[in-house]
Amino acid sequence: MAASCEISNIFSNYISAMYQPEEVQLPLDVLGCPGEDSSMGLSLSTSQPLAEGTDKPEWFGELPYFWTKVQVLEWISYHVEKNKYDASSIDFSCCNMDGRALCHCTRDQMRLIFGPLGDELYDRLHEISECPVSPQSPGLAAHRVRPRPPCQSRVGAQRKAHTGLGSVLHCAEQASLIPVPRNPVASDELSWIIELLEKEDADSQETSLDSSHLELGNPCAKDSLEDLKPTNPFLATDFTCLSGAMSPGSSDLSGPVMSHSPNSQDSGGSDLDLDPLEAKLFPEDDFAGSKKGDGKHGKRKRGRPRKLSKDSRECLEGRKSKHSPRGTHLWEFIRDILIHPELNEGLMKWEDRREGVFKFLRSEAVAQLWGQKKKNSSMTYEKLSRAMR
DNA sequence: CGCTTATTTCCTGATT
DNA sequence: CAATCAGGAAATAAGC
Repeated sequence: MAASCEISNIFSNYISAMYQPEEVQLPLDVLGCPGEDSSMGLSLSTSQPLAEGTDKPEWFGELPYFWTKVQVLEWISYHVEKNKYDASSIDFSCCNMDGRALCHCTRDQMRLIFGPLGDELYDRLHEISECPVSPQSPGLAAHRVRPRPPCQSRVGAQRKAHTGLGSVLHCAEQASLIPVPRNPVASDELSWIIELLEKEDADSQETSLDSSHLELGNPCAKDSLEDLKPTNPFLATDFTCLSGAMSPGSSDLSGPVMSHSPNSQDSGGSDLDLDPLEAKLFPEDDFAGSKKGDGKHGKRKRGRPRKLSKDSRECLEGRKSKHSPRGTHLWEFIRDILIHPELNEGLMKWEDRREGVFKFLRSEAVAQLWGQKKKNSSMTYEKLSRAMR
């Protein structure tokens, strides 16, 4: 459907626009690494670029020579931002190189590619090369957040209702280099998701909640997994690190990432399988809690007030205790889900990473997760999709 | 405190 | 005709 494509476009544009000022504009081709480095995609950054200071980018502890293309791009992006350099003058078509190639660049070549920033990059590169593992970041390895998501250049969504209905949300976001979420804020989403997933995982093992809802067997999920895992050397650690290092509270990612089912209707189907899932994913805490109005009395819930219904009334009672911290944006939520398919377990998957097309395998579940995250029990895919658009 | 941003919600119209 | 889908517009919390 043409319309659905719009969603993606809007979504992508929105994202790119958001980071336009400081982000580097990369051609899709550069960003979307063909097959191999699935990690290629740059993740959408959250609020702050690289936190200047404490948080070190993931490439930090790695020898430049071994950087992947993604890491190279991140590194470039990092310096672009750090130097407030106008990335528009960089010839990114020449940046599609891995660390090895980068290390072979001469100062002149760097200048050619990066302009005035070339010298800086050249110097930094060689500094790092000489002192591979930064002394200041002993724990870096553990910290690397390795989301090399695909989503960086375009985000698209393809939804397929359980009903078999399918539409594609295609995002034609102009490629824009988006800093990787190595900062705490971004990580929040992940940690949140990870937490939920872990919970779910644990539960499912106990309850033997048939992983059906997780759809691990789902080819799609598999795809994503294979897509990222293998190529991403950090993944294993990353997750651990993420869940450990990231601010826990900030993001509670619930398990299944997104599934796409447009409306609640479509959710009808998902709901069914969702409930149990949710229950597992968001056991006692969030889900249940959010269900009946979380926190925040006094303050109104975000958005246009809903027509009151018995349910809503109940729900509204104790809703929303805290406002969602900055960084918990919808696009980040989606990004994180896509970035870590192995965690979303069948909620969403990339259809065509390069094109920025992704599919909601279980839209309603995703919406529920989003709602949980935002402490809005009434979230539906319909609303989620609207927000995306 | 006003403005902006990012949703959230409702509603309508088009398409399937 | 019903279901699905997309977009407009209003409303609001949160951030600046």
